[in-house]
Amino acid sequence: MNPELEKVRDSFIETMGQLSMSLGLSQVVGQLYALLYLSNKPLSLDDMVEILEISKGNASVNIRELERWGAVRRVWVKGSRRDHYESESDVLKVVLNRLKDGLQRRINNTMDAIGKMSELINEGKKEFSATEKKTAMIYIERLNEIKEFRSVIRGFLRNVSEFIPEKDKLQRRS
Amino acid sequence: MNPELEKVRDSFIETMGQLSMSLGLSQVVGQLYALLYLSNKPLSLDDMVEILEISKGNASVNIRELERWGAVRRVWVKGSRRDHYESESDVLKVVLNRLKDGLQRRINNTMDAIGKMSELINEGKKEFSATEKKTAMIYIERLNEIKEFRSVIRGFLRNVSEFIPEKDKLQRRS
DNA sequence: TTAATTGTTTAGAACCTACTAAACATATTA
DNA sequence: TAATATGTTTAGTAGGTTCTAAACAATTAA
Repeated sequence: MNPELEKVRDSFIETMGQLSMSLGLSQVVGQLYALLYLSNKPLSLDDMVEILEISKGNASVNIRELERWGAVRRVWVKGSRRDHYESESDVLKVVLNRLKDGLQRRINNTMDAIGKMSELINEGKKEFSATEKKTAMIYIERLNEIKEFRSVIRGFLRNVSEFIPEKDKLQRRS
Repeated sequence: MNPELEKVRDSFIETMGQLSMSLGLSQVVGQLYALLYLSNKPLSLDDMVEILEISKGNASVNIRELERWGAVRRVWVKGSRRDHYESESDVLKVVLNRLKDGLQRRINNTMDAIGKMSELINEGKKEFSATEKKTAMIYIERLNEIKEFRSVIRGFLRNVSEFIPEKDKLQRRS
């Protein structure tokens, strides 16, 4: 392969690896995707292992991760016994959905915990001394403030949903 | 302190620490903020060190982090030589701005890299063989697809900006 | 000026994550 | 059936991050 083109390809792989990392995913996930994204034909695990110079196990685990959330598709290649993969075209959608779901889950966890704490305070209330009651009041106030965020966040998530582009607006692949 | 209330406080601190971590920040950052958020008076470093049972160095570094991005404010407490801190009320705004800026920076980095790659291909073009030209074509096509995302992302970020609530809509502190 | 108080920096320890190499499981061919 | 090809799982390791303890710096008090 032409060394100039190889340099470009490797830069792209590097850039996408970094982007992946900065989004809280592993570097290799981004690199694998980048590789498939640039390729005009499906690649096997061994192809990827060779180009990225990583272990087979590493590639295996990370390609399954990509597959699991629909960024990559396993395809059959005539005459080969190996699994081959190609990139899915609407990654943006997939990525945003992932971010959204993640945020949603985190918020839900947080809100559940907050709810439990409110209950706990209300249960203990009766036996509180005057000072303790004052503290409890403040806690309840703060917890309620957080609860109010829930609707705000909900609005935000709706916003994100609306933003996620339709598949057919981003056509790909010759 | 009442053990029930202490339990609630510690749950809150734990929850916020986890939320912080899941947003890519350090656990202690979230815990420190949570502590100040619940407190009805400013706290000193040593107060926080004692409650969270962490080292002074750790607290120092992380409280400065919080201060640096405006989630926490250093306040003067009469008769004490120590620095005291209290939580800023519009954290949601601060957090969303941070997320936005972070995304923006990442996208810019990515786009810069993509631009450089396009140039590199165009420079080398002349001496490419037929096969290499075909590969180069594909690369250029893919890079352009990515470039198109820029405007989409820009739209999204505008969306986020609009979403960020005004300070006075979320009043706090008695 | 010395001693005490307080916040910051740093060297090393503890911890966690992601990787490799090798063993393993499964399917295919001979 | 044995031999080969392929993907997955796992034990151990390497590298990076974050923490602590202690040294340090700077300020205040005696």
